[in-house]
Amino acid sequence: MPLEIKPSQALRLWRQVHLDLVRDGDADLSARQTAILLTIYLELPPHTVRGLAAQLGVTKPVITRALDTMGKLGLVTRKRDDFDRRNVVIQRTVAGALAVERLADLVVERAREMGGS
Amino acid sequence: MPLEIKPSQALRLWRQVHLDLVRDGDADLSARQTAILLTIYLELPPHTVRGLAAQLGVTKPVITRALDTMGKLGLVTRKRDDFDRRNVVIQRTVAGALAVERLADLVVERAREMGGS
DNA sequence: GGATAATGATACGGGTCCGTAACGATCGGG
DNA sequence: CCCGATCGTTACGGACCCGTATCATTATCC
Repeated sequence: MPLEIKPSQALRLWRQVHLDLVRDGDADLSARQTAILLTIYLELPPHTVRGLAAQLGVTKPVITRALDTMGKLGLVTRKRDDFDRRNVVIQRTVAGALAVERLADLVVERAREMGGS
Repeated sequence: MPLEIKPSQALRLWRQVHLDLVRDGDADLSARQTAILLTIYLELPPHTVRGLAAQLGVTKPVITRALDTMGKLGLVTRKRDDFDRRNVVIQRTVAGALAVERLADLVVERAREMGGS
């Protein structure tokens, strides 16, 4: 069964969650970083710079820079692939998993508060 | 009746919509800009710099800069208040309304594609 | 082994954003 | 009328991000 949601509900949900994210202020990820982070944590490993760049439709430096930033925040880790040492495998972290889980709870909670229309 | 959504659904929806936003590439608004834009288009006017700053929990220059950027994109307009010429009233535009409407449709469409769990 | 290809990282110039602090314009009370 | 309060904007130094181009490292193929 599909998830039914009305346009006005979608907008109010989108606004409220973004308000929460801005007010909590801890992360402040860009749209690209959010897409990268969720791809890493939702899609099956392994993840590489090239693969992520292709999925997002952006250039490789974008991914490298985003991984730098998210690495500083402790949300992901990089590790060279031992089978093909040209590749870098992006790995999940406990902090990253917690952040993703918190985002999910936030969306669920705000959705629950959305009234009828 | 509340809007029921499971954590895994929320995350997949969040990821898919962000992927679409990145791939379309036209806007690429930050979380703050998104919150500002949706507040302007969902909450009752009038909107002022000070009021938006208070709602988002950020400083006034943040709002000024965001309005500069969104003004260049044609998403909002500024106009001095004739009754109190210190105030600036933020107004909606046709392009902004269209962008908001497109975002709503995107969320609705992606939600509809979200499978059971 | 040497040429070729592929991967991720880096340099660069330009743009945006941040928070703090200062500023000009405007209103309002004494 | 003038002084303080309020509004939005701008200046500043620092940080981040973008896309293009280039680089070092590693694998592959003849």
